[in-house]
Amino acid sequence: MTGPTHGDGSPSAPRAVPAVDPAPWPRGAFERPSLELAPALLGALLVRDGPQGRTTGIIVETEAYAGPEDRASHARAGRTRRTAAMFGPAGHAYVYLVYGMHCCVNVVAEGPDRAGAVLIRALEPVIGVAAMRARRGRTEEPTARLAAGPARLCQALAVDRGLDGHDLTAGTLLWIADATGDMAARIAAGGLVHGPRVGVAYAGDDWGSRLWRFGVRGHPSLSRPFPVES
DNA sequence: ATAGGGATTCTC
DNA sequence: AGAATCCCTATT
Repeated sequence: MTGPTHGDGSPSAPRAVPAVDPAPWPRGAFERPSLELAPALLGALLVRDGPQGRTTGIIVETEAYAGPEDRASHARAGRTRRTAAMFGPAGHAYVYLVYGMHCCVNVVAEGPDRAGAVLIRALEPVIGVAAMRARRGRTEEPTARLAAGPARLCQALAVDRGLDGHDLTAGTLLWIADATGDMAARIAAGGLVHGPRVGVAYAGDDWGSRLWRFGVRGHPSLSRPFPVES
């Protein structure tokens, strides 16, 4: 919290560079089909301002979910208490509890009455690595694996259901921003891979086999490998 | 009211 | 390979 020493403001004194918050993506960036938004989120920064300070990571893996017609989506049952955020405006968070113990976070896409969403499945930790490791409670865990999974990243960034429905365009608590040049370039250089969504076999052959999972090729923070490409 | 199961992760 | 663990949804 102590900034650079700058006693008198003389030209030779270290210049205090104001820390600029990463600008949140505007509403319009989310108002498109989840199948487009999912790959577009790769390389973007997920920013979390929590009680233990700021933690951020670069998104390296996502999955697209469509509306009620998508048998793999929670929206398949229509609008319920749990899924209300998905049926709301784009650019909000949909956070849910899975297996009675883990949270996962989605970015709501499309628009009202079009319940598209993108599940954030993995991040490359950038800021607040020590806080992430402390929240994870695994001191031996490699940095690249701290947020390598949809529930792991929620734990690392302290995202829970208190953020369900949060407006990601507000630039508070939780938002999406562009990564800085070298980070974005490194992600872009990796190239993009896609494969079947994880853990949705119950949706049947049609919806369960769609290649709606996207990732940065070969990235060490992927939740798990993608099937080999033919 | 109750049963069935899950967009996961960790340990054995 | 199996447990942990609770809330959601559908059914009785």
